[in-house]
Amino acid sequence: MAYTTKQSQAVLRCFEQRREESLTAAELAAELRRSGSSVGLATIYRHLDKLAASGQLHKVNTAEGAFYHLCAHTEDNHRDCFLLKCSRCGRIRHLDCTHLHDFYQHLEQEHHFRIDPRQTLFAGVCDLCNGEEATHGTT
Amino acid sequence: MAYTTKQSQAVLRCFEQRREESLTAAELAAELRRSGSSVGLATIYRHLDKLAASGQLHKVNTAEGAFYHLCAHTEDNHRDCFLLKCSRCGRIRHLDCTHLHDFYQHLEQEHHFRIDPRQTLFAGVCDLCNGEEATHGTT
DNA sequence: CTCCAATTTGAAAATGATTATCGTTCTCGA
DNA sequence: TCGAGAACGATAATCATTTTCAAATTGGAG
Repeated sequence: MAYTTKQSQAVLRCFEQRREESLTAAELAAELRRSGSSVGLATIYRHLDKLAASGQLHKVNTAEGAFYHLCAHTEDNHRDCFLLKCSRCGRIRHLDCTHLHDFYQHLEQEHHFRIDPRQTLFAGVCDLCNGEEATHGTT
Repeated sequence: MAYTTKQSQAVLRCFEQRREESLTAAELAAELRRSGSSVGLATIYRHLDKLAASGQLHKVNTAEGAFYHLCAHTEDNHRDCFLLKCSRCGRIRHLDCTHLHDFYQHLEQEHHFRIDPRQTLFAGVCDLCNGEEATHGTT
């Protein structure tokens, strides 16, 4: 029913090579082109959605477009995994810690809001970009 | 230098009437049309950006477009204000509490990531949509 | 191995939010 | 009242994503 094609293999291979690193559809297209196995954008989007639907990839929607990445965490234990998005360089970083368990529980019990940690993005400025800012500030 | 026009007044008035409620540009356009003071979309975007730049409005970028709202919190004390976004109904809700101070401090000191609470959206399902879901699940 | 129906592909058009363009209109101080 | 600067709004442009549809590919049956 679901055919295996060289395009579908190329897409998945690309993610397996980079583990948790997040990619946009355009970046993936560029990467595939670079590696000689060019795939049309429409096809890329189709595979990304299929992989996300099957749970093999995580899709995170942002104002700058969607990011896709492999993630070992399942829906259940994903409360230990946070996504940090740098508004300066645009990159998404993964962070593991249990710091927010209490807060999420508080939100759910007191405010009846059930968090989806996989769609929650902490926005801010990452260490690298923070350092650059300091440099710029000097006369 | 900055002229006062009936359009700029209408836009700001719309937000003042709804306090912290978030609006998209399209919703604002519809609201203004309804109230008889129709304003072109281009002009609406111009005023929204101007108001956001001057700090009178907060602009939150999401995958579904930008939301704008009045918010009493300044950049400094905004760590006490959270934005919850329901992935079901799309609405953004404000929540005041100091629960995350520690986490933000941890992120900054241990992981050198400086959070911007005004751009951070906690995604999930709000109480109302949660209730509806329960109804749907029944045979 | 060949055939063929079902599936996949990709170029191009459609979509939706936002921004840029550019004459026209408005505002307000001289 | 005048006029320069500012604001307006219809329209075109942009950008990520989705849809369309004819052509190419896949894999099971014969």
